[in-house]
Amino acid sequence: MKLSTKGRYAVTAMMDLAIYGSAGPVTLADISQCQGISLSYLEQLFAKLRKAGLVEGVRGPGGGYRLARPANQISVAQIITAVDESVDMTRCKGEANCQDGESCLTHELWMDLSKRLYEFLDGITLADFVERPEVQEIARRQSREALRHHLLFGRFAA
Amino acid sequence: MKLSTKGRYAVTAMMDLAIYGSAGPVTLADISQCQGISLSYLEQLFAKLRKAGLVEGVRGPGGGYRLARPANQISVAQIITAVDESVDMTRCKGEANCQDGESCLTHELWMDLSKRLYEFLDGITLADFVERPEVQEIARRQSREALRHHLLFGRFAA
DNA sequence: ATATTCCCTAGCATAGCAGTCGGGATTGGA
DNA sequence: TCCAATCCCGACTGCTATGCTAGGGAATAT
Repeated sequence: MKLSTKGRYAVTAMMDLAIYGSAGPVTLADISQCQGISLSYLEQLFAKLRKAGLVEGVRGPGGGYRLARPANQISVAQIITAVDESVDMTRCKGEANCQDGESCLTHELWMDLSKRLYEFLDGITLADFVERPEVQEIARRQSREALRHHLLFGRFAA
Repeated sequence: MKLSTKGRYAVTAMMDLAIYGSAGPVTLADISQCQGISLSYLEQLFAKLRKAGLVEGVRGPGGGYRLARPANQISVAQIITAVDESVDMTRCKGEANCQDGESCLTHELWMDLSKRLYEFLDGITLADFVERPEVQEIARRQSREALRHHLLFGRFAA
């Protein structure tokens, strides 16, 4: 497990999907503009998120991305590992017999720590963020505006 | 906050200090050999750890590094932030007024998440690892060997 | 049809990682 | 007093991953 700015990009983008996704798919162009991330870079990140089964894309006008599962079934740990593929384990793993044939104890301890960290991040889902009152407030405002936008442009006008 | 292999090196090295440090300072050469990390690279890491006040060096023969504080007062978060200095905040921070003048909500949420993560890692101290029975066992064996080593080389022979 | 969106591949500049080298300064022990 | 073991410091280097650009597809609402 690794945690860098790349993971942050993915997590914040997924938060966007979770928050604003109630009114239909969210385009990468929107996220790009809002978060200041390059569009093509976002596309590459979302390719990984899609391969990991976390999002699904909707093509064509009015398309975008939406969560592949309910927000309470997508954890932060899943997002980070999907994007930050890093299984570069310790080098001194079995064969190195430092300390009189005993394999390095600290590696065991590190494995334990990283496991704990993963479990912690796996316990935090996107829903934990979306369900907050202030987020709900903004999301409602956003969807009202989205609806007005649709009406202005005749999206729903039969 | 960031978490990469660099931070892992630092944390595992600090574990070594906490475990084997009871019998005097631990040399970087030992850690280097045990963990398979380059000596000079370790020196650079420990320079940062020392500047952060987490360890103190003892020069001369028989020297090495020891923890600057008791192990239960050194958290994993402190070690990682000491070594992984990364305060590269979000780019769209106040001035970007996406979504109708409202600053990006997801940044707030990310800040909250990283704060939670820090608090989690700050709650885990080196002592949590040292105090385990199996670690205690090995540490005792190690110190017996260290003592024998001292006697063999006449360290304590008046 | 056409514009909009996702999708894919290739390349590219830069920064940071991990390491090397070469030298100090300090200090315990012979 | 000298030597060897340590910590300390700075500069340099190859390599990888990051973040980004460019350029093209394929699907699909209108």
